[in-house]
Amino acid sequence: MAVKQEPKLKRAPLYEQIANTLEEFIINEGVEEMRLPSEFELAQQYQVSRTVIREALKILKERGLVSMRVGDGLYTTRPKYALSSVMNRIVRFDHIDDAQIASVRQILEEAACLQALRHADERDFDLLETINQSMEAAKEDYDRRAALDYQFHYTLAKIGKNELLTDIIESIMDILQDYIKRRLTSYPSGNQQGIEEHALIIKTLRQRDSDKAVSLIRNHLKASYRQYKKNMR
Amino acid sequence: MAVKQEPKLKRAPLYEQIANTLEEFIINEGVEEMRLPSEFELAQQYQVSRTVIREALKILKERGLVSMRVGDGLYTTRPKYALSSVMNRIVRFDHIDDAQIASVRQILEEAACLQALRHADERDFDLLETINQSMEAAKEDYDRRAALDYQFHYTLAKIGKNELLTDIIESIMDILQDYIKRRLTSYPSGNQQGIEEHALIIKTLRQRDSDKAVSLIRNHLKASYRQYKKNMR
DNA sequence: GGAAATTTGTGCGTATGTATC
DNA sequence: AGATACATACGCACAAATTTC
Repeated sequence: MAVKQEPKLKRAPLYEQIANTLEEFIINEGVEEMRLPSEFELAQQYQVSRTVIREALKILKERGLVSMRVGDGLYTTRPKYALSSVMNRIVRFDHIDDAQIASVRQILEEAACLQALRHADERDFDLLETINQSMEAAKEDYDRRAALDYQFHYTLAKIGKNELLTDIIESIMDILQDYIKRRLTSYPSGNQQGIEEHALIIKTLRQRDSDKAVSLIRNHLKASYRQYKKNMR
Repeated sequence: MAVKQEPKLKRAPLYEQIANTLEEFIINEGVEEMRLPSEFELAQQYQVSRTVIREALKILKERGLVSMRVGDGLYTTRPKYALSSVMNRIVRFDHIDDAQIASVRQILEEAACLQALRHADERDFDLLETINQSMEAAKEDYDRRAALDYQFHYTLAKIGKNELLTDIIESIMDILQDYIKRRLTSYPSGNQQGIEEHALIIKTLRQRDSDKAVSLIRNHLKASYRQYKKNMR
């Protein structure tokens, strides 16, 4: 009977097909904050119900490709920011400890330091200097100081001109910070030492002494990690 | 003029709240392939409609925490596998080229090699040897050879006992492979050289010569990357 | 500043596919 | 092997929030 014999090609659910189609479109556009058609229009366009569109959009939201605002509409976003949350989940699900995270950070930042030296000009060093001086000025404000410290390391990574490496470093800093914040019992006291280490790193970079710079980065990260470790429960 | 002044505490949509609540539950359980209550039951349990539950589940699916099978039910999964797809999206959205990916891979594998030497015993080296010999035996079968090559590098990383590092390396290998496959015009011819390089790496590891091992890894990765590069459009 | 139009959020009903007895 | 129960997939209607004129 029935030689119909469908090839048993179980097609993916509609919401997944739509999600992938929309993903292709968004990635090919490659623009963030671009307005997309409303759910209703997308439903008409792809000849499916709004429910299907909505489930597809939830997927894309989690892929870091769209965001939706009630009463406003749909906008594309850069998937870059999804990286740290994915890593965070892995760390928590598999109970990966902070020592491993710190170790990965050290590996990446040492490498970034080397690459930075291959691309840096004096203006890059000036920028690092400026950030570090702001940090000095913000000694009293813990949150601002932390943000500037983040910016220092992010900027150094960025000088290396490897965007993927920079993104990964950023996400590692994020999850390490999350990990630390979840366990911090008190804020570490004003860290003059860290600022001085930054200054020495900049000076060494200007001298183009890569071995010493890498070594300084390593020790700086180890020291600042120990500093936080002391304030954990 | 309305001193109401609501704290502007826009609560998140239900589907997001539910997604986060379920995520907490799943991560705290920390078990994969665990069966979850059906959509209907979850809807009752949290006193929301099934629509909300479904959208939350689409989010969790994309977070790599659940999978659903029609007619069967919901099961938890490990979020590990979400990493490479996120990176893939970043690479495509920001047009990050293969040279940068290969560079990150090199950084990570060199570091993993060093960490491997700190933890390895003879049985670990034997395992690498076994994999490499299988590769030798599968010279004719391109797909199998590629899979074994992947396994060689994955195993080496795993010996280092840094789970996060291993996961990142794996995801980088994945996206590099995707990138390559998308652009490969023909399969590279049987790569005897790669197998010999593996063998030499193992030998050097057994001698605990870390500097030389790292250097060999570096050259091996550079060579195999060049090999693929030749076959790209 | 307020009402209308637009957009996303939520609830419920039906269709369809899968496992199980 | 067929029937049944149960699971997810899909569609429509209404509510809530925001923008716009």
